Amino acid sequence: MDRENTYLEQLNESQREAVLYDGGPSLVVAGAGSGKTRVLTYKVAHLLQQGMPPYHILALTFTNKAAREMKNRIASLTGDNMAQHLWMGTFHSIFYRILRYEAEQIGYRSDFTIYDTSDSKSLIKSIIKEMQLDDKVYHPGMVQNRISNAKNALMTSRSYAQNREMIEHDQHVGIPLFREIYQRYQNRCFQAGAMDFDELLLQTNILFRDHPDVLAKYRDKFRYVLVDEYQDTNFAQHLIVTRLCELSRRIFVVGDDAQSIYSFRGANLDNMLRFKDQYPDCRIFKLEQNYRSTQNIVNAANSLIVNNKGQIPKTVFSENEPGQRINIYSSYSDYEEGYLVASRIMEMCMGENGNFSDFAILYRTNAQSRILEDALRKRNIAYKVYGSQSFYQRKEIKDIIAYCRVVVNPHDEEAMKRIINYPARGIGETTIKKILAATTQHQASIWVVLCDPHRYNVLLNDATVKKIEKFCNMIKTFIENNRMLSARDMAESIVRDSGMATVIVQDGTVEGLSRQENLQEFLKAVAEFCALRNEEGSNEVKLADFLMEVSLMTDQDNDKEENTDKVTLMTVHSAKGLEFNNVFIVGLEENLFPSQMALDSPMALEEERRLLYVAITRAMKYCAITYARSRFRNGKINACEPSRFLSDMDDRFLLWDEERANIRKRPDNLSVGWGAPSYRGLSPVPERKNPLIPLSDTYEKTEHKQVDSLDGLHTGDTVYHSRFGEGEITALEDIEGAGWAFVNFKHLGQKKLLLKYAKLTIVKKASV
DNA sequence: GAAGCCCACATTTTT
DNA sequence: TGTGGGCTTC
Repeated sequence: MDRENTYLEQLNESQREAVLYDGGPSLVVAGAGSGKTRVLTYKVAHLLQQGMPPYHILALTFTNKAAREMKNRIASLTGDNMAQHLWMGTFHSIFYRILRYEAEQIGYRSDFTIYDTSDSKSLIKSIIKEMQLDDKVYHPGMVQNRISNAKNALMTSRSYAQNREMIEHDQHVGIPLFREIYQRYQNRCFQAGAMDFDELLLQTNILFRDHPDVLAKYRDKFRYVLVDEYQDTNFAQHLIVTRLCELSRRIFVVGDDAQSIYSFRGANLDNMLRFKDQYPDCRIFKLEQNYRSTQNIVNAANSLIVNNKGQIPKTVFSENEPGQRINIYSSYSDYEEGYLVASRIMEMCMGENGNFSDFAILYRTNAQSRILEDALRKRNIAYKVYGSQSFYQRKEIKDIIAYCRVVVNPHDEEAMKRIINYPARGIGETTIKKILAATTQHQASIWVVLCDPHRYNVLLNDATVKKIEKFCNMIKTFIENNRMLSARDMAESIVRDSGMATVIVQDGTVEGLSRQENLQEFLKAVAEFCALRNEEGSNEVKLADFLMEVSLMTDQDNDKEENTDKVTLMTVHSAKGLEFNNVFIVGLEENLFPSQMALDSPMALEEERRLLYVAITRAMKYCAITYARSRFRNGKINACEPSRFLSDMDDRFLLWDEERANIRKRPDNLSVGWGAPSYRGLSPVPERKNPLIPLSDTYEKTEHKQVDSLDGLHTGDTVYHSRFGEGEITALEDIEGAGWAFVNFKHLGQKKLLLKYAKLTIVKKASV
């Protein structure tokens, strides 16, 4: 009891109300930084404290990481090991677990494996090819999206084919055969004993729809259902939750409509907006006090988001210190933007603000990271980029996982294709093609055909048949051994006996070495997984168990170097749910943020706006927003206009200029342009009111003349180029009457420039 | 069957 | 710019 009182004291009034309320469906509308996770955590802890057994509680999150963290927090609140037995995890991992158990009911085998996005894509590509369709018309990415949307809307390939509206639509937009592709895709997945991510949810719905007894069982099992990030659930997820709670009506969902940023993946904000129509007797709790950010940051974010329509009315406020206004910085190019951000971070770190790890740079697209990385590196600022290439996306990791998948489920076509000739064993493309053709023709899985090619009339020469036989025997041995061995031993055996180890060790290149390390890392992860499970009481941890875990993992889930002092670089999407003392949001330009793709749709535009809202509200103490006037994109320089979102925000919370003095004093910041825009959304291009040190101007005013020929230039002179910055001339040359300069740029190294176009200015003459 | 070359291409991505 | 896919070549 004491313990309970202590933790209830840690909540504010509305938080506590939400935690204590037990009268039916609850919706917690939680503004950014208002303690959403806290409420969820305490709610679960409270339920446990009230005597509800943990295995009756289902808590659904959006990431494995969120689930893990919440579990840990609950464990430390309740102080016992009850948290371990909670059903807490992502929709996908929870229902994967349930579907494996109930596989028979829906006609699958319990060893079915998961196709990740690239597996699906690759399958779709091969289907399009098989059907001899034009992949310009049937663009694989588009097809994949469309299948995903259909599944999210619970439309199976069969119901799709029977849906007149869909058929007519497809005919109208010139993809009449889409339904055939979907059908084949579905068959092939089924034959392979594989489900893609969306299929997991679809099949769960089918399971609950067609098997009332099973549904009843899980309704009884899950007496309390909690959902985090409800604004980002799709229809399939929504329906699963609805079904489970229909009788108990003990549903507790938490979300923030202003932070819905995944509609492009089928998330449907309506699930949340219509909660009160769905449950007329529900209670709605609003968490409006933001504990994370300064007043200025909260106010600025609010002034942005009011421009959106269709929200749940709420007033997010902060009682923290007022804080600084949001700095808006403009720069002349993306390059300078990076320089500016790096300089600011350096400057702030030199001051009292301390650690690099207190800083995050957020951008709209991953492609923006490179230039920022360069700038940070030049300043010797340690950084970490999230979300670029995840551990599990690396080739060698995908290879070893593919082996694991084949051992658990040899029918898994995509995994099989991946490894059948890796390491090379002379089973080439032609052979695989023939096998696959037989596969489709006889409606048999790839493994069935491989084991007996002759029976399926695959025409192969004797040598190939031998090779396939040998391969199959290897896999059969693995499968046999897998019955006895633990996941750990099995994984090691696969690496060793498949020949992967040999191939990778032989490769003496740098990449080879890193591959070796990654494989080691993987084996270590398997070992750790086994050890952990053993500690939790499982005596024999099998490969399938590990695979189940790993198939639904992303790189977000394994932060390693957590406590190192590094600046965080990530997309705004992946920053959701995180917080940093100091946040830089870069690239606030039309066509970038908001994205070009969003411009013709008001809905999409609102989502972009929410995205910026998310970005701003990550900041606790300090926030800066930058935009560039020109940006290098798709191989050329584009002129940019500042984002409309800048003019959405109330100027009272922004600081459009100033604070430049300290940076501008630095001698080496010549490549940084400090525009002081008078922009307030009216004029499309901000004018510089006070050109403090705009580059070109500086040089003109300080009597540095532009040079466009060899006259007056000497080796050793220091010159300035508007995009490349400062550099020293290493050589001059006259080629067929045109003057060329070889310049060693400070940041970019050697470049060869045609003087006529390069518009160099002399910064300093060589002192001879 | 692997390496090399050229061309087209280019959001966001908790699962 | 940089990457990935498809094609050609050895």
